Amino acid sequence: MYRTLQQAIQVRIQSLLAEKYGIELTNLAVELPPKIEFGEMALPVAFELAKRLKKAPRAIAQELQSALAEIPGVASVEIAGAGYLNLKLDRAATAQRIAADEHASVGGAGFRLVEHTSINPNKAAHVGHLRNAILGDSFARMLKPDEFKPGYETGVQNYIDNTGVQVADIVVAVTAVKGMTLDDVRGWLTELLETNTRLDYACWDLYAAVSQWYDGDPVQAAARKQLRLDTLHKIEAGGNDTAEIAELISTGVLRRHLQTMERLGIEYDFLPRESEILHLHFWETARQLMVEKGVLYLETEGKNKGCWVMRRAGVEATLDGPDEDAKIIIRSNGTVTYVGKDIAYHLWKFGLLGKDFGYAKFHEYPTHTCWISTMHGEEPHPSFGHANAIYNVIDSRQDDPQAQVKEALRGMGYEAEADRYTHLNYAMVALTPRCATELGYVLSEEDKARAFIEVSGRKGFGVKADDLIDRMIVAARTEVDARHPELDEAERAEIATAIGVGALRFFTLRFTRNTVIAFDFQDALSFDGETGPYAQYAAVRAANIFRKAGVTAETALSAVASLDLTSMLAGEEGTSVWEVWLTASRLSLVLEQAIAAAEPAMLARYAFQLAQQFNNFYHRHHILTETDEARKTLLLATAAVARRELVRVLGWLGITVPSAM
RNA sequence: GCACCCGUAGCUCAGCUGGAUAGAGCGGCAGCCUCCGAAGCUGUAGGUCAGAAGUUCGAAUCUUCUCGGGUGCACCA
Repeated sequence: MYRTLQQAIQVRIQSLLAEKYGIELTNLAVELPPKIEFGEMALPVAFELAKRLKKAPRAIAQELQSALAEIPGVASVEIAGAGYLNLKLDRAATAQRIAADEHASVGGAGFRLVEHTSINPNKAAHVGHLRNAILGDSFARMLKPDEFKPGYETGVQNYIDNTGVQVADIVVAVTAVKGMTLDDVRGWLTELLETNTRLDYACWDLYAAVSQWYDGDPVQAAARKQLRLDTLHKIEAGGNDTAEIAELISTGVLRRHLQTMERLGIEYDFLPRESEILHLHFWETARQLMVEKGVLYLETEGKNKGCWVMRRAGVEATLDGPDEDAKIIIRSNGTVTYVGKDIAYHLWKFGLLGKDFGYAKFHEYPTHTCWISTMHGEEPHPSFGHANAIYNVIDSRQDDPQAQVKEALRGMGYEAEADRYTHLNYAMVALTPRCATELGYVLSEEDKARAFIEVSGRKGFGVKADDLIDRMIVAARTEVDARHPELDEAERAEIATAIGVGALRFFTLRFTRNTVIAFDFQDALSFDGETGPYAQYAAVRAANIFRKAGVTAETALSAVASLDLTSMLAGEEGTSVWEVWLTASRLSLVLEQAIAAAEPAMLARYAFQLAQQFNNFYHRHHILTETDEARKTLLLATAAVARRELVRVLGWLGITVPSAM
């Protein structure tokens, strides 16, 4: 609703400026004043115009004042400070529109493809992967159509590098280190299933072990590295026992990853695999296109002689001599690099490759199917390679290769696609020295002094996702058991899960993307203050009021339509109620900003603010004992509005509100 | 060496595309459960926004430099 009024004011001011001064301002700030006494909207526009009009800001503000006061919904306009235009809204009318759920529409045309998680299927997921998946899942929820917004048609995919070196490493671990054959591996996997042992956990240790093994014997080092390479090539080629082992293990680990993520409410629509990108020859098609468009060329001299290269992103082309800084796409031995394959893959995403995967059903979620890429798929099937905009949730350490892929699109003339290519990057998750010590790692004095320590799959150093989720839920369960002994086992478990998952997701999302998270159990397991449970608790309290009052939130909201709210929202007392409405009304504005910035943290912050606002209100105004019927109706509606928007924001963050806490 | 990111209260972080007296949470101190659930609320202390110069009506925010921390820069994926 705030956004709706803001838009109306922007439109009015712009036409006013055009007719009065013949000026066009595209970026017109309408801000939230620092204090409610200044009103609900502040316009610094007079400062902006002062120089261009060669007039004092206050004089300009005075000229605009009266016209602004005529806008429906605006109660008064005051000039403050050196020339701020402060608007006060018609609280009663605005509240009634909010109660009726009038709000700006968020959404648009075009298919959006969000890619996240993308964990190498060779070991268990850890905290770093959780940040990726939670960010991506939350962002997809922000985009998708739901009861609040038309949104955008959105597909969620999880890219699986099932033919990479990391999978090769695990195959080496199983075959060379453990000496297993294909049949042994089959038996091993069956045994793990029957004993309910997590395959990804077993691989976690194997991966650390094989990393040690490569360098363990100086005499054997070269041979072992060669074995690794040979294994990789057999996996890429397919149709042999080694590839079959890779397929069995990587698919098994992938299924584990899906289970882990499903615990957090994270689901996927499609799992494109590297093996199909290879076998369907995406790259060969892309190479032809790149050569035709002139972005890929054969270097004939210099250090890259014999390679096919392209200009590096952000670097001007050299006029004479070889471009020594160029990015190698095809090596002199004719094989393609990772970036080359990634370019092919991204041409597919935008529907520019002229090829598609085969699709097969892989996993059934309660409400939809998750598909996986195959050579020859089932019919009918959905298709994902026709995106208008893409969002790649990938660690900031991949900034350069991502920029290179985007540069390739630009070089091929796909400017519009490059503009709608968002690398949704984020800083890594590390561990605090304290947390590392707690996990049993011995740190050097130098490491102890660091702010954080990087996790390492190769060293087997890190916090596994399932372990963390387990601990979060156990911690929540302890509290729930103490507070609600009267509830049955199943309900307590359900509540503890909602709280544990909510705490974890919120903890991950409250940091903005470019902040390095130094993970610590003590911080993550906190349920007080700026946390998920704090926001959930506010929503639960609001729900309790309706249960005890014997009315529904819906009737409370529709009842305010026939009330005269003017005096009840005025004065200091009224303002403390009105502030809840004002904060609630900013929902669509905040969502819009969070989508534009691709920053779910903005929603997490907002959820906390709204919960805080509600808790303040809850303590100050006693709803159930209110004797004035009209006032009671307003207070109930206030709780209803706060809860409604709280449930919505939390929903976009993938956090559910439990039945009790 | 080059590129990018970061430096804000004791700690962890916000600060919305330059706006009003820089805000939260945690921790500290002092309070609030015969009152809709205290996973809550109230009050209080705590800042040279790393440092310097510049741009302008106005800078934590933009530019340049310095210091400190991080990441990336393979004929790896």
